[in-house]
Amino acid sequence: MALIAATRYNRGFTRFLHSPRVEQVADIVSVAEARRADSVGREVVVQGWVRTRRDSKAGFSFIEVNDGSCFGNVQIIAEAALPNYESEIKRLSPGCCVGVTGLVKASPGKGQATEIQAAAVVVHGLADVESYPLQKKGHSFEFLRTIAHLRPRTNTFGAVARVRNRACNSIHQFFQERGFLYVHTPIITASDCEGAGAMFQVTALDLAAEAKKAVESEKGEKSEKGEKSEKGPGIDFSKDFFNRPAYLTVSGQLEAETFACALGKTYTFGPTFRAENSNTPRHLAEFWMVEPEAAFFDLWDDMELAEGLLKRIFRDVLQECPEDMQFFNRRIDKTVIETLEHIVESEFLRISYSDAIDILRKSGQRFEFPTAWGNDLQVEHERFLTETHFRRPVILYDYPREIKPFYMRVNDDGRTVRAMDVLVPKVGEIVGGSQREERLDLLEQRMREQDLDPESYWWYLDLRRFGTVPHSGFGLGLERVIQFITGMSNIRDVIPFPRTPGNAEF
RNA sequence: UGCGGUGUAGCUCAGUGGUAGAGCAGGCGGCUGUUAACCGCCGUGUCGCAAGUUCGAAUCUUGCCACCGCAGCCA
Repeated sequence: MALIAATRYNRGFTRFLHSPRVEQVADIVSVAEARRADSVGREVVVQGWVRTRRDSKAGFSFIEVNDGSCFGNVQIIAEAALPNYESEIKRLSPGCCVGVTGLVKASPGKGQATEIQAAAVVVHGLADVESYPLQKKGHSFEFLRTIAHLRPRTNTFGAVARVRNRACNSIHQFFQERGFLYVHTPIITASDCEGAGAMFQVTALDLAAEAKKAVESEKGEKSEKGEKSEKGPGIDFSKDFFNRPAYLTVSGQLEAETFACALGKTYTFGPTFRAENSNTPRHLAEFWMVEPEAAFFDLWDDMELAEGLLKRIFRDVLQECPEDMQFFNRRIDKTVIETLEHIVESEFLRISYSDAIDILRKSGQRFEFPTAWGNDLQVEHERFLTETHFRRPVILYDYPREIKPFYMRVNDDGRTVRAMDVLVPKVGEIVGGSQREERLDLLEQRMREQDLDPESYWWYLDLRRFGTVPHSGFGLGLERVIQFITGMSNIRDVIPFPRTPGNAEF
């Protein structure tokens, strides 16, 4: 293995072959591996990007290299005797890319277990120190958003990326271990009425040409009638790619239900799009959502599933990303580790919407919005419950039917539906779910209540028409989970390339 | 989208009617098994854009743009 690795490396970078000092076989290892004390004595190659360089006039330089494999850097000792010391090594600055061959030694300095005594340093790419935007100092997140292509090279964004990766891994493991089937629901949907907010329209039509046509025909009408026509000619979407208007999905739920009503336990995990003009630290136009949907699950099973999933993610991240979490706890939010540890060990509180209203009314707290039964809870109410009153995640359930979508199951009281929201401190709603209405007549009635045409949901209603089944599901916003874990206050900083109104540069 | 705030050097910010400032980054020198190294010296500008008030505007007024925060929509 070692031999293969070194050979491959040499073939890739011919300059190495000409270096007489690099004849010994070296393993290509990650910075994470090179930093481990048990690597002392190994001849290795590490490859990554320079974070900082410090020179000692005693005749050598310290170079800190990071490759994203872990939070920490590996310290390279580069002696002045290296052939490219003056020409290249002394020009290394943050952002430069290097490959280093050398011996891992125990570090005499504080702050790291090991360091690499360089036998050769190959410079793959310099980064001009005058024009490279990242400096050896803290940058504001606002500034880093303007250089989203470079921000993965910072401590914070590297840590976010690793935590996000770990969380996604946990999500799949959690469901797979419980026998849930991973279903890919469509990104493009032709149903013009999913009902979860404004949608992005998808078209293969040449809109510029359509607009021109529209203007011309309007002119024609004008000259004929001598006045502007009230109604433009519009666009004929029956001539569009799908022979009808199409959109980017706002939820995979309805499609996931079709698989749950055949295969039992399912989940989807993919991007979701909302064209809402939302400008907040917890909204994105493109975000990732996990949506389990399970047959024979009632609302209580659904809550248990959501709680179990969240706890599993938190536990795994604490265990598998300790360096990253310590960083977040030190520099971003001094309570994140304690909060997550506490949550993993405690039960999520479950209270009904009606009881929550009672608590809010009796709290003596002044709210901007009234807390009357039937009103939706405002952010200030949710924050009071999770941050002030209970100080932990709360699952609210049985909401008034008027404020929830048609597909939620109506309770026997007739005035509430089997909805549940998981609320967490700071981030707010992190999960929204429900037991679905499995009774055909009631579902149709609910559609009409909300001015939806049952005809256009014919395939969804077929699930109730043929072998209907009690079932439940929820949606979990991945970015909000990452926000909660890391303490990052803006959702734009927990997704690699945030899409928000007016922002899609990268 | 509504309300509020901010916009000054590469970055972070001070400057509230009278010639544009600091720290960091950068350059030069010194020191050092260093670790956001340290010490000394040096340079840095359409003061977001446009109009207006004024003898004079970074500073006051109006409009626009961008960003941030709060709220709504939600995950």
